[in-house]
Amino acid sequence: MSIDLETRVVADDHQALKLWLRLLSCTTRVETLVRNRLRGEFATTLPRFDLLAQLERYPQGLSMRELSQRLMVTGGNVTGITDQLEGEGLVAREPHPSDRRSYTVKLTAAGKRAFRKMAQTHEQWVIELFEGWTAAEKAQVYGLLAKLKQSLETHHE
Amino acid sequence: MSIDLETRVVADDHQALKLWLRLLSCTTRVETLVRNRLRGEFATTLPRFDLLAQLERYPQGLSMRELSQRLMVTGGNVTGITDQLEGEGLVAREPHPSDRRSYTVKLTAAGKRAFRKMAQTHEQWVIELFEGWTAAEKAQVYGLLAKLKQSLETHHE
DNA sequence: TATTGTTATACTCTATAACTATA
DNA sequence: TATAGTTATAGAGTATAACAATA
Repeated sequence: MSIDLETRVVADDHQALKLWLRLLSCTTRVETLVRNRLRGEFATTLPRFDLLAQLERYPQGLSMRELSQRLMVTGGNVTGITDQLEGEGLVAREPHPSDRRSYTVKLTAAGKRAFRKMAQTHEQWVIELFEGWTAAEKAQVYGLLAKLKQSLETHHE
Repeated sequence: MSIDLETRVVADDHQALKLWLRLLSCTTRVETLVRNRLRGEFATTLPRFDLLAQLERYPQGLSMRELSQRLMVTGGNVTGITDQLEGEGLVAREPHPSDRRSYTVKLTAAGKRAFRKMAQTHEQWVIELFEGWTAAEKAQVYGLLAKLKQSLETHHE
């Protein structure tokens, strides 16, 4: 009896590790695929795509600091990516009305066009990868990952 | 009618994208946590941990080429990691009996001890992160990810 | 000629820290 | 003194390509 119980616990524990390893390997491989396709089809990178995505979500624009927080990278990196995108005419730094230290970064018209094209293609890639999943399955995993997210907030360090 | 259908399809499509974004963000955050803890508690890195893990799975040892394939990185990287681990006495290159171009890399006794300690702690981290999940939930997501893995093989490029 | 492993090099992504200009 | 942003630099982590030794 106690042996069965113990065996089950050990099996469950390994189940968590196995799940994590598969999660990591699948996610990494999708990410690599997306990075390669972004480079091959749009001559861009994931951090650049992510920055544009944030700006599309916030049409009123974001400060460098807000971008840094939302992208979860430090300020120096945001400066570099923004410099590139501005050089290509996809985003623009506008002076902040009241705080002369700060900028408001916005998508330009060209940036909106370019991003929408990339975003549609990107979404299509993702849709195809999850083709074999039902809506219920997607919704369920989405929900379960919320629990993992919660764990991450408490186990932070 | 046709509008409802269309609406549902669009909603499902966005569902795939939302799922992927959450998958990516959760996985990245767990990975960062693991990397930081490996560095803080064991003064090591994920690629080094992964190489040791492969060697523990194959006690008879692996060639540099096999390590490269299993870790899915190119040969030069394996040379570098192996050099470090050999310098610390955790792995050893043994001459291949018949092919003098090749080595067999094995864990040393110290390497086995060090890895087992790290692996136990690592597994505990993962178990805690998935604490809120039932065995059935873990098993189900593990299974669903197999489908994603399958998609990745066919959509390779 | 092909393969194993090494070396050299470069690129992406990220962090830290010193700096400037405002607040 | 604190904050917004920039610059400079460093360090993972990875890839490519030229190379030596051996098959």
